[in-house]
Amino acid sequence: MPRVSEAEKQKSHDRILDAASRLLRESGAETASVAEIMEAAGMTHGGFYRHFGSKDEMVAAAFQHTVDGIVEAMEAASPGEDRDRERQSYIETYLSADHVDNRGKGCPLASLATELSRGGGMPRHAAAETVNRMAGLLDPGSPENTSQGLATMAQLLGTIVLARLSEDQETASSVLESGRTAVRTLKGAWPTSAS
Amino acid sequence: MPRVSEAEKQKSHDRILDAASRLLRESGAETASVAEIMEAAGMTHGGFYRHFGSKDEMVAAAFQHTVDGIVEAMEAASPGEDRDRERQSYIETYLSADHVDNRGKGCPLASLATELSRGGGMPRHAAAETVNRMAGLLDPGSPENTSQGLATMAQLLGTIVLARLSEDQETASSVLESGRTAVRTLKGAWPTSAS
DNA sequence: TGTACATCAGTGAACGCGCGTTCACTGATGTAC
DNA sequence: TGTACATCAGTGAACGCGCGTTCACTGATGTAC
Repeated sequence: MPRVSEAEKQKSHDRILDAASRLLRESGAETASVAEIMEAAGMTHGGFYRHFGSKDEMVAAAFQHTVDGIVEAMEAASPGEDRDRERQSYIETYLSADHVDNRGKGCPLASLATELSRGGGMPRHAAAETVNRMAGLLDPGSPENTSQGLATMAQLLGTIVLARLSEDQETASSVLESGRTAVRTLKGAWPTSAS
Repeated sequence: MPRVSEAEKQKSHDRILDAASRLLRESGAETASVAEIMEAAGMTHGGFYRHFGSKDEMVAAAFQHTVDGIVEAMEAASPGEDRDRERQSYIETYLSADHVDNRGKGCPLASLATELSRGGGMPRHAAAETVNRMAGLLDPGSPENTSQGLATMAQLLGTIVLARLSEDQETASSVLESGRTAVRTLKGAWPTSAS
């Protein structure tokens, strides 16, 4: 059957990234296998190395791909009221039962931060950069001091991680509700214009 | 050389749990291998199944062992001022650079929650129970409503996860500092005596 | 525009490796008398 | 208190398995003339 055109190769590449994006978040970077991801992308595992030099390289690329997709809307909104609205909407979606139930479509840091922080190289670096990027977007103040953004991100991530550990939906709801209260509280705790 | 006395077996058992407690937190439950843990406990891998029915069973037991050790001091303190002091001390230690650097001695939820929540069975159940237990200890109010305890735990856990992702110590310090401010803020946000 | 040929995306078998688990074996421990 | 014997904690080789990665191969694509 092969070879395939350049345009087809690009489509394959995107399908691999999309499949990886979902499966990495669902199963974790170590548990999700190259063969599993390639199958989900509609191919066999052998072709993988025409697209990536190693599994690690793909993990980093897929993580970045995921973050770019999520952050797009918020970065497109101009700072000010538009950005505030996007931020609020992001937080509401983040602290939802849907997010708890659907790891594969959710926050890549909530799924992968612990695992990636143990490793090194490209995946870890991509994750570390994402923290700074998200902190800036979540902080209403100047980009020089993102303390409130960092605190908000920690609260969001921690809340989802704990909610996903709940064994019944009622407990998960309590965890989410406590997260909502906390984020609201944090909002008022920092001065709007930093020194 | 074997067989060994009952007292020696108990010592072996404790050494396995201690080694597992550290290695699971350092490397993750999947990455830490049975052979590696047994070697750290001063034995070979073959004897493992005289102590545990499966790796999963040991993960759950080691997790519980770790939690019991951590929670001991706080549960020993009688509710009231003693408990408040213990809680404050726990939070300060939690949000320290030492905790960021030493996964092997740190919070087992910060190291393992994401991974254990993906699985099922005993390890997941042990982790889920720990959330309730810790929320009760971290909440200054009645045990019926641990909303503030849950929010505090999410803040603590999220802060450590993000700090461990930092690639330099300066960023890690900023993350920890934002976490301290956030936890202080949360403390004042809930009414002291619940309805 | 047509032809000859090099390229290379994707296939599927094969590789070495480490994993969790099993098992025959050893010999000190614990027990029955 | 001694003796004979069953038990079983720990050893180390072996198991089947899935992993990431490699490789010979195929044949449509892209290029040179």
